[in-house]
Amino acid sequence: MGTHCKLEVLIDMALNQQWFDDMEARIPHDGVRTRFAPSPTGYMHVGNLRTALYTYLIARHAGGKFILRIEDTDQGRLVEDATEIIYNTMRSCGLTWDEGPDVGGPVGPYIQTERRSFYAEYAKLLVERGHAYYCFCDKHEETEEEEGSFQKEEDPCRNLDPEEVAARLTNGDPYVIRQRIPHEGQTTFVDAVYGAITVDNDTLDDQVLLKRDGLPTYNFANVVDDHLMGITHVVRGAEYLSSAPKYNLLYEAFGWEIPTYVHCSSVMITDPETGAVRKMSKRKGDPSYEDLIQMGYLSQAVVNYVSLLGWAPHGELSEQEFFTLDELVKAFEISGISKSPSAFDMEKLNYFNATYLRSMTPEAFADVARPYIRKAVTNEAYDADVIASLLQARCERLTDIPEKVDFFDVLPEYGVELFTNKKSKTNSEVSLDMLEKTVPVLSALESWTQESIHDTLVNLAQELGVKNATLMWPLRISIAGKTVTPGGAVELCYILGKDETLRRMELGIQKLKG
RNA sequence: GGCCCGUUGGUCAAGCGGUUAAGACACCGCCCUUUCACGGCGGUAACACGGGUUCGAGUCCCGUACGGGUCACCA
Repeated sequence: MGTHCKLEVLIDMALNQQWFDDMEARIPHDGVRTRFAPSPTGYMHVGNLRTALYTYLIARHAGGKFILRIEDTDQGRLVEDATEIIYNTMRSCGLTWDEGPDVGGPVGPYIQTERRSFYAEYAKLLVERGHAYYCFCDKHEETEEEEGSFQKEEDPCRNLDPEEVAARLTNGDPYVIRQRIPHEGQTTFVDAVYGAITVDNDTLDDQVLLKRDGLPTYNFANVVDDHLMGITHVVRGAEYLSSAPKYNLLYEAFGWEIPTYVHCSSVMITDPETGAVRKMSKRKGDPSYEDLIQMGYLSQAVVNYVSLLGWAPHGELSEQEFFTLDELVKAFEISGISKSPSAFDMEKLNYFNATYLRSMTPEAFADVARPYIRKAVTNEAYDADVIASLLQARCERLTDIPEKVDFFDVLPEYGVELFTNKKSKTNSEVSLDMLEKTVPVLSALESWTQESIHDTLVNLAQELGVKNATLMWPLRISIAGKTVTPGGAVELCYILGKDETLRRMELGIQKLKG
């Protein structure tokens, strides 16, 4: 033993110090840097999306950098293509990142498994300084959950003899590295949303920093990476609030500057079955971002709506609800983030979506609506663009479309009772009369435009001395076979064309006679 | 169970010691109208409870209740 070994240790330490210095030297100190750090588990929760959005907005509002980091340290939960889903979701929402696995950057790699060697170095550094220790205990067996059985137990390895540690290490015994949390005193951390929170250190457990597989835990990887990547604002869900003091202890142990914490409350949902309010969860069947898009919601509408779940602008802007991404960037303030959880309300999302749909140009709307129209209206003779113009003010989601226009292709079976409508002052008798009087007039009509059809019908109603509705109602029922249609009789006649209109009217007449 | 956090109408929320307590969704009514929508106008509806502090409290403090989070070699 003796000198030789000692020398190697010295050389080793010297090298390490250089390495640590190099890592420090890479860290940018040029303003706000935030990061979104999802773990690739397969889909984007609404809560995740909101966290990503806020993180992005904080960076952009300050003219800073937004970084994407993939936290894949849980090898058991990896889902294939999950990273792609994250990329796609972020892109379709307009959340562009400046640094990340695909675009690189000054403090890469941006995937945690590719940084695995870093964590071990930093964990050992902490051991050296006495803020962490090796633990050789067996993995804790999964114990039966007992009510009130939560008890803090001290890890026996916490005070292991250094010689024994060295021996077991050389022996190749498997180990984890745990954070040594002081038993005494208190730790205070400050959150930009929740304010100062103080806890007694003896309520904190010695966290595992480095797992048996050599990969770091979330707690540790986060602290190391956030520091090494120069993150100034740590934005994350409020479920991490209670572990935040441990992070502070870690930062202090390293002697690193503590970033600004921004914890965001959970996104809740009212369970459709039990009526209970709970955290939104894909596993309980609540929609993820992808699901919402599938359901016919526009990405901008989702982003806009989600931005307001737990955040509101100050002052004059507090009455504004519709924001483009750029407007959000301008308006977003951390001080506007709410502490209390908010409930995701599908009704209000519907309203946002409907408003976005209506605000599109007719052409743009026709483009997105066309595929949905063609799902129900396969007859190319019926102009999808004209149908779209009827739909724009009448749907909340694109998926609402097919059932609204199915009657164009095939006239539904319907009963004569549909001809009776109090407000329009119609019944079977009146309807038959109206239809019989309308057929010859429309037959005689040469130019088949909305205007000509409209004028003809209005004139006829006037001649007959009846309300427009009295004439229009039976006509519309006969050609659509349902009481509620997008657009009125005039529009529907126009789209169906003269022949089909007259054919359907005759059918209606037969039905009323029969 | 311990620790931490939260609580303004059914929902999202403004408010930051003095307001007739905004606004939006949903709901209801009226108008517009060839059905339904859209649009316009109006309406119902809230500071969880109890103590303080203060001339004055939704706003500050302390309890209670109720919700939520956390207590993994998961994030």
